[in-house]
Amino acid sequence: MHMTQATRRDRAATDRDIRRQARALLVTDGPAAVTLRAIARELGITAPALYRYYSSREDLIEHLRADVCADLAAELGTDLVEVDEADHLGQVLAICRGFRRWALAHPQEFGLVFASPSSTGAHCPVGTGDNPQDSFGRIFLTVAGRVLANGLPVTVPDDTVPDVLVTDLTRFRDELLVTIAESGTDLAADQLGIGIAHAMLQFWVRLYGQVALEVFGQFPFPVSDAEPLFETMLADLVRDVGLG
Amino acid sequence: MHMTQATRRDRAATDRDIRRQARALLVTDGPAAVTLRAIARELGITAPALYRYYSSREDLIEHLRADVCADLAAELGTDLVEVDEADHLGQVLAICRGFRRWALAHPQEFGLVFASPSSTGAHCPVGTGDNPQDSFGRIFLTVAGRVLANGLPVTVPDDTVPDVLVTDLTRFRDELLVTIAESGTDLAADQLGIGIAHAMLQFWVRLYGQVALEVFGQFPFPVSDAEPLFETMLADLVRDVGLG
DNA sequence: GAGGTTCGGTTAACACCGTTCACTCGCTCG
DNA sequence: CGAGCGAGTGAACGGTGTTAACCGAACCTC
Repeated sequence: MHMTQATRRDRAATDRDIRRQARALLVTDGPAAVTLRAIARELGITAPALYRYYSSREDLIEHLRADVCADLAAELGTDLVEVDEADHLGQVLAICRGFRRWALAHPQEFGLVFASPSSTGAHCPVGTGDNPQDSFGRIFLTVAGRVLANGLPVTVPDDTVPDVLVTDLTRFRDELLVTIAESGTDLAADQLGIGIAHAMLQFWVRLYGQVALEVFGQFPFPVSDAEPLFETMLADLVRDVGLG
Repeated sequence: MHMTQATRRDRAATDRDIRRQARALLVTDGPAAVTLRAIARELGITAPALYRYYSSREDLIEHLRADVCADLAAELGTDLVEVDEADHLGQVLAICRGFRRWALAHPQEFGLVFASPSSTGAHCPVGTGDNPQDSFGRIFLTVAGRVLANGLPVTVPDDTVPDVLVTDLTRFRDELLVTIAESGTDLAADQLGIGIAHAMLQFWVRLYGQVALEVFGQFPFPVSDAEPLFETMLADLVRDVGLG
């Protein structure tokens, strides 16, 4: 019985080793280098043994994506605790800057998770727990929930969003409420209007665009130092969304 | 002599065939399927023969990127001629919608050109002609030049952009002027201020972010119809930049 | 304790990949 | 005509994902 637990623990340990090695190969040599044989070689076993843990290379990559998301969420979480609980604007800025810093420090992982056409993020529902990037989305939305909960100075009239978006944005709002409730923060439903959901969407679009452009080097001109560019964008964004 | 021309023409023809087949494999089965052996197989030759045309697979992919950019530029160009010459706002909207339409219709190519960490877009100077994505950037900036040239209603005070950005933005402005001049449009240098360059940058960030998020399915909630989402973003963008 | 089962691991093999090398063979040119 | 050139070939090397058969030790049951 306890021997069974020991072997089970062993299995989980080698599983962790597999993913750790895969991760190391990803960060050092890019996604193309994360190969089953290389992982096995580094672990002192043979490639087919990995099929006892993952049904295919793509399956392993999928789990790797989830690991990457979890790490990003953890890093953002540590960034967050260093900010004063009441400083909502500071929390938002910490998340945005942390996201950029992480993306620049881990461009391969960023490309894998946030710029992969094969990602299933669009199709499967958020919040059910089986979404690879859910752990990231949760912390992102949780912070938003905290900011929203404490009577923030964000005032967005709901009637400025077009009618065609209300159904989707309402669903988004509902998911937000669930996520925020799960994170422990209490938030009255009427404090999170459709307009705020719309603003959060715009926030994500501009943050993602700026970070992805910087990571992929797709700015339309050579940038000597991208950090001021990001900071001014962030300042504009915070102002435009009404967090000034 | 004329026989030499004939063989030269032959070589160019098979070169086109190679890239056409590579392109076909890319659009149907993704970037991983564009393999030298598959291309050769489809062309009825053997893989090593391709080395008479490209020094490596990566070299071929690079040229493929350029082809994709040229195609995108051509498609945007045809979109553009259908818009009234004097309708500057309509031209801008046509480019943005055309970019989105192309990205959604060619997600693999989009990922290859605009979301590849190995892209050299950041390091090599724009406008020298050897940049793979220059053909796209040129048409994008040319349209901007046309809009700017005809005394557009865009009014952005230059003193709103932070000091840390002026050197980079000035270089961007100068490149813009060169590109616009090359495209035939005449534009007084003082009509293109730093503030407008900054606005164009923000334009690109938000357009790219929206399109990339849609292509990669990375919106934070399931979207039933992304087109209204894009259109409202575009409307906001045009308004924020002062083109309303 | 003996026997069957489970399961992590191995070896061998298949099909495919990029790439190199030596080699044809037809065309061009002097 | 002969030399040269250059596109294309075939074989080969090392690498890949994946499958199949097998092995051996740990486990459960009797």
